Amino acid sequence: MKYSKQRELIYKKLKANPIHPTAEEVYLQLKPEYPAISLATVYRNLNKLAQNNTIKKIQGLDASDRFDHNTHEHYHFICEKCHRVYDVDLELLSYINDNVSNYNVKSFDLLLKGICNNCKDL
Amino acid sequence: MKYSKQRELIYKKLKANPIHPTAEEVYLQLKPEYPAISLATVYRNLNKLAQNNTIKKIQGLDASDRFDHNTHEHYHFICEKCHRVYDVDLELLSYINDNVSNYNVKSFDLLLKGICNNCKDL
DNA sequence: TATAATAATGATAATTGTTATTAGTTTGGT
DNA sequence: ACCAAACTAATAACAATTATCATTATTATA
Repeated sequence: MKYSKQRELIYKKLKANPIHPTAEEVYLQLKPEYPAISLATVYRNLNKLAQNNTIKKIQGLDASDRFDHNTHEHYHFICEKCHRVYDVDLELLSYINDNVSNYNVKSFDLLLKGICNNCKDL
Repeated sequence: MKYSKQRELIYKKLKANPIHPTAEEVYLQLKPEYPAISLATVYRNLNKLAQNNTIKKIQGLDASDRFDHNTHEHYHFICEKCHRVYDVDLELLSYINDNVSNYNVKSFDLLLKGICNNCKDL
């Protein structure tokens, strides 16, 4: 994989970002400091980094794919009101390995939904 | 919810179908015996039945939403080659309840990916 | 250092999956 | 039978993503 300034900026932006942004959110945040950047480039590079396991792609939480620089084992909770995404620390890998034997599981994800504490009293 | 012939047919088709079809697959299977049916009607009714908990909507496995008439606890494994979807029996509910305390989890899903036995030698 | 090969880019068109709209039809309670 | 509500088919609209393409940047090699 060749170096590109754009990819470096995209990755840095993601690392600085705890909100598990969508490609478009990364794009919009990058635009002010690098106005020439293209949305397609952001999509391309986030997906490429995810293939590399440099970052993680979160699919199925809501309509858009989201990205996470944190590749350690953890899962995500999305608030159905405010759509904020939170990290959930949970050990599932061994549980899945021990209990799913009849399939050759290469990857899996756990997606949690509900109402977050910020929203519960609104 | 008022009765409609179309919804009955859609539900019957899903019940007869172990492959966790997408809305479009249900539509295509229904078309020959009910040519007037519309794709939008299939979407509408599958979503409505899922809201009722009559069926279950599986999101995040691949690009399309899939539907499952089986509402008992189980999860899904998708083959990354043939895109077939398999049932995975697993008890996770109590594990999640016991281990995720800081979020008010209303629903969750576990999505598994890999290569199925049919495809592993191809 | 010049050059060639390759992989990246920005801009935008195209595609895909899904939902909304609309005008008209079916249903069930009175 | 009448009426309002819920339904329908068809299709337009929409949002998210990917593909295309001409150009530019990066890397390897002569």
